[in-house]
Amino acid sequence: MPRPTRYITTPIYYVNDVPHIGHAYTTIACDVWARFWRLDGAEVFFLTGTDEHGQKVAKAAEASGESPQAFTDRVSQTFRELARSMNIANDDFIRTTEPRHYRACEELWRRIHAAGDLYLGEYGGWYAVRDEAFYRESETTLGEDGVRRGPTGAPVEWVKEPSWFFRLSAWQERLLELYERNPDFIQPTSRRNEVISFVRAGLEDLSVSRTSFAWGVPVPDSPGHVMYVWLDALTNYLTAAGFPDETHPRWRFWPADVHVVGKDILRFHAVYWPAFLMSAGLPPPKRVFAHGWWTVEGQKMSKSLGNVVDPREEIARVGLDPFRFFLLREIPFGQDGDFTRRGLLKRLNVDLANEFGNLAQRTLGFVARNTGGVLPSPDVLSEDDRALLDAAAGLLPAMRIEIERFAFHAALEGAWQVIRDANAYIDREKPWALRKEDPVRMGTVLWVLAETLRRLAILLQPVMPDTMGRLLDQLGVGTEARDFAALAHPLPGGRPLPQPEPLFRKVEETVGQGG
RNA sequence: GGCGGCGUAGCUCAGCUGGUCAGAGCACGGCACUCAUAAUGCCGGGGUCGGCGGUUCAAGUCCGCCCGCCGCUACCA
Repeated sequence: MPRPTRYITTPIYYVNDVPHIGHAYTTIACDVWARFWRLDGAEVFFLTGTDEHGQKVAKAAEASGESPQAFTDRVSQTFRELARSMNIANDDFIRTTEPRHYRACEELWRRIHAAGDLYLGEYGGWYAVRDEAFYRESETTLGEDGVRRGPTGAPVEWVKEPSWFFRLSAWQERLLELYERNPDFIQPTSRRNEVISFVRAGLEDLSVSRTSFAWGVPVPDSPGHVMYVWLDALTNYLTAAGFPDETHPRWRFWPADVHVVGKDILRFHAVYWPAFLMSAGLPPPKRVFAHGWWTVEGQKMSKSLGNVVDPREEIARVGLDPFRFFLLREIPFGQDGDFTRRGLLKRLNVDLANEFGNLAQRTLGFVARNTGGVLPSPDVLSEDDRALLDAAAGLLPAMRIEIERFAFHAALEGAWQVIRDANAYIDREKPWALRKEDPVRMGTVLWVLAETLRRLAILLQPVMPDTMGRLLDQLGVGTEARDFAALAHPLPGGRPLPQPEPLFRKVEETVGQGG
C-alpha cells in the first residue's frame, strides 16, 4: 500500500513584520499536524517561508540603507531562526525572491493570460501624497471646502496607473460551485459562511500588477509591470511543489491538503487563490483553515500598546514544549483566545507538571526504587487494568479525527482524560501497599502504568517532541519504536530502565509580573 | 444598513436532527492518601439555560418579536 501524501502550508510571513505570537501559533499548529501524520505513516510535505516583495519592503530596505535583497536576506533569516527555535520540522522554506518562485509566477501568469482572464486596464485610487498611501473611498471624507481628505487629514487626489486585471468577476459561479461541492473547503464553518456571502454579493475584477514600484516579479512581456501581492504571494504554495515542472518529485503533493491561515487573509486564500488556479487549469487546494487571533491579557495586541508577545521570551520563561502545549490546549483552533501569563503558568504547573509529569515520576520513580530499576512484566490483567489500557488505546483513533479537523484542544483533552484516569488508577491500586502484600500484582500495576505512559508519550510527540522523547527514553523505548505503528506492540517487561528525571519544571507565578 | 453568529453554574464553555440535557473543566468547600515535582484521588455545590410570546403530549433544543454582544461587508501583508 503506497503511503498517503499530505501537503500542509503556513502563510508566508511578510518580512516587514516583527515575529510575534501569531506567527508562532500558526507555525506550531501546522508543525503538530505534520508531525502527527508523519508518525501515522503518511508522507508529509510541510511548507513555510517568507513573503518578500512590495513597496513596503522596498521602502523599509531603503530606510535601513540596504538593498532590498540584502534586507530581505536578513529578515527572512529571522523567521527561519524563529522556526528553528520552535522546533519546527518543515520540509522546505520558501522565499518569494527565489528564482524558482519567479519561474512559477511567470508560468502561472502565462496560463491565466492564455485562458483569457487577464486584461490591461487602469487602477485608480485616492492617493495622499503626504502619507504616500492609497485610501478607499469610504476612508476619505469630502470637506466643506471641497477638498477630499484621507483618515489622517491629508488631502487626497484621484491617481490612476495602468494595471493588469484578473477577471475575478467571471469566477463567481464557479467559486460558489466549488464551495457547494466541497463543504469542508473553508473551515471553520462560520468562516465558510462569511466567504460565501462575500462571493454571493458579487465579485469585482482584481488589479494584479503595479507600475509604481519595481520590487516584485516582472510581468511577462509587459515592461514596467510587476505582479501585485496575491498573485505573487499565493503562488509560493505551487512553487514549492515544483511548479511548473510536473515531473518534479514534489509535484505529487499538489493540490495541497490544507492551507492554514489567519482569519485576516482567509478571503485571499478561499476566493482569489482557487480562482487563479482554476483559471490556469490547476486543481485548487483541498482545504483552507482559518484560525483565530490572540489577545494579550484581555487586550488587543498592538505595537502602540507595547504588549506584543515575543514567542522567544515566553519560550525562555517556560520552555518550548509547555509553550507549544499551551497554545494548542488553551483554545479551539478556529476561535480567538486570550494569552495570559497566568494561564500559561497554570497549564505548565498543573496540566503538565502536576498531572502528567508527576504521573510519570511517581510511576518510574517507584520502579527505580522498588524493583531494582527493572520494569516488571505483567501477570493476569484485571478489569481495572484493561479499562485503563483500553482508554489509552482508544486515543489514536480519536486523535486522528481531532487532529485532522485541527481540534487540537479536543485531542489534548482526550489525552488528559487518560492521564487523569491513570492518576486515579494508581491511587486505587496502591502499588506502595502491594509491595509487601502482593509483589506480582504490584508488578502488573506498574507495567500497566508504564504501558499507558508509553502510549501517551508516543501520541503526544507531535505537540511536545523533546519532552516526549525524554519520556520514551525513560521508558526504554528505542527511537525505532516511536511511531504510531509501534502502538500495536506492548512494552516488553523485564527491561532495566534508566534513572527517571522530572519531565517539566514548574515556574512559580511572581506577583505583579508584567509583560 | 445588509448577511451570519452568539447570549447555559462565579469564570471558560459542551449540549447534532425537540422527550435522563440541565452538563464538563477551572475556581470554591469537605474528606482521603502520603508512591510522587506538598503532587494525587473521592465527594459536594442547585444555574428562571438573555427577555416576552407562540408551536407541541413534550423546548436551552423549533417559530416570532425584543434586549445585549460579536464577525463579514475587497486590492495592508
